[in-house]
Amino acid sequence: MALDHAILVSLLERPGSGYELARRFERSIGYFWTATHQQIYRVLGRMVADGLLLVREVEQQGRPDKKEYSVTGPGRAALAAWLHKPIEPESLRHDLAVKIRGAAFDDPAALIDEVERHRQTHRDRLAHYLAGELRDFTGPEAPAPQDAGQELQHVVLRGGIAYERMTIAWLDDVLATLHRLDTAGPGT
Amino acid sequence: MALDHAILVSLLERPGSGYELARRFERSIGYFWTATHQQIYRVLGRMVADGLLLVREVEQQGRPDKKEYSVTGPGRAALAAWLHKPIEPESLRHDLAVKIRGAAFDDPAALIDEVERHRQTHRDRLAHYLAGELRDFTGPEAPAPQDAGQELQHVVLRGGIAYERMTIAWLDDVLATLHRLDTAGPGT
DNA sequence: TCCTTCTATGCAACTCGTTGCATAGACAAG
DNA sequence: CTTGTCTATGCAACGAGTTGCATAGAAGGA
Repeated sequence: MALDHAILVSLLERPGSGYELARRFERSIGYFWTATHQQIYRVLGRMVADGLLLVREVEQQGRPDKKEYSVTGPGRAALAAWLHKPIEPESLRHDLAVKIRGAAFDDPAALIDEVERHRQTHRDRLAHYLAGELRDFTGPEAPAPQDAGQELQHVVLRGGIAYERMTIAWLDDVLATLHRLDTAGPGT
Repeated sequence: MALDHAILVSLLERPGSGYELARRFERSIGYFWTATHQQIYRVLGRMVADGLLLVREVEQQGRPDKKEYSVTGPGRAALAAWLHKPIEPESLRHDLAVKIRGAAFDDPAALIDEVERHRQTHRDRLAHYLAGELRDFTGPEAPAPQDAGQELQHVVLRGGIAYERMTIAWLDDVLATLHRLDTAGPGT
């Protein structure tokens, strides 16, 4: 049900269409939650049926019409209820860690390229986050009088930055370990 | 399909029953992959049907009989094939981050207890990982001549430790932000 | 004119994962 | 001898999420 709440938060921050939501889930919200457009459209339909959202047809020039969604009173109440209900701390799901342990039963050196590719992806994400932070929060162009919403968006972004930095450092550790095992000889 | 591979790795490290696997998924493997026993039993059944695993009935004293699973040649080959195929870097799924952004539309101070509870969970996990590291890798009782499998298990554990440390530091940041918003006044 | 790209929405089928329930052997405590 | 706990396995139903496919308006380029 967490996608519902992510959609409520995103639409409270700014109403928008399913397509726009899907793009936000590739950007800011996507730092900590992902969803495909199919998933989003289906959930939007259900939430409208449940009275949590309102739809409005919007005609556009130069592009197809869209449906703009916004949060209703009951939608806001549903979000508030969820906010006050404790949730379980997350558990990790990390494919790459499974691969690393699995490498013991194959050639560890064969994983080096894969790990380097992942590290590059995380470097790219970090650069993207840092650019966003400069643009929206810490740069000279950033809006000065930060309200609560901005402060909270910023602290979540700092979490994303910390996560990417930690991951890059760990992947460096992994690479060093794989190189060490490689030069030490596969027969060890 | 990643649960399949996590099971293959775990069974290569040591054959065992569905019940034992379920407990490993609460411990070492569970650092980076979770699964319920129902999920595990279902996948085990499918993997046996596909010829990736072998079952063996084992009689036990003092407890019910069990089925011990081990990896076949095709199972090992399936794991090797997966290891050589690139995978997409993970995307985060973090409920708590959604809550933090959502707090802008509710009372941010009401989240403080929840965040502190999460921080405590992560502190506990960190302590658990550190104890495991001391026991299995860095302590005086740890086996000295580390083979590749041990090195790889250790680097994955170091990843878990780094993740928990990063998360605790971030939650401290979140708490400081929530306190700041609280004393600055909710009307800002 | 056709092809591609971007915006925009959606169905159908499938797999993955969770929740609730059920069974059963062995042992220990009351 | 009943109750509770731990070991051990499993079904049924549901919800969450992915993949593939399909449609369509608008713009720009070959």
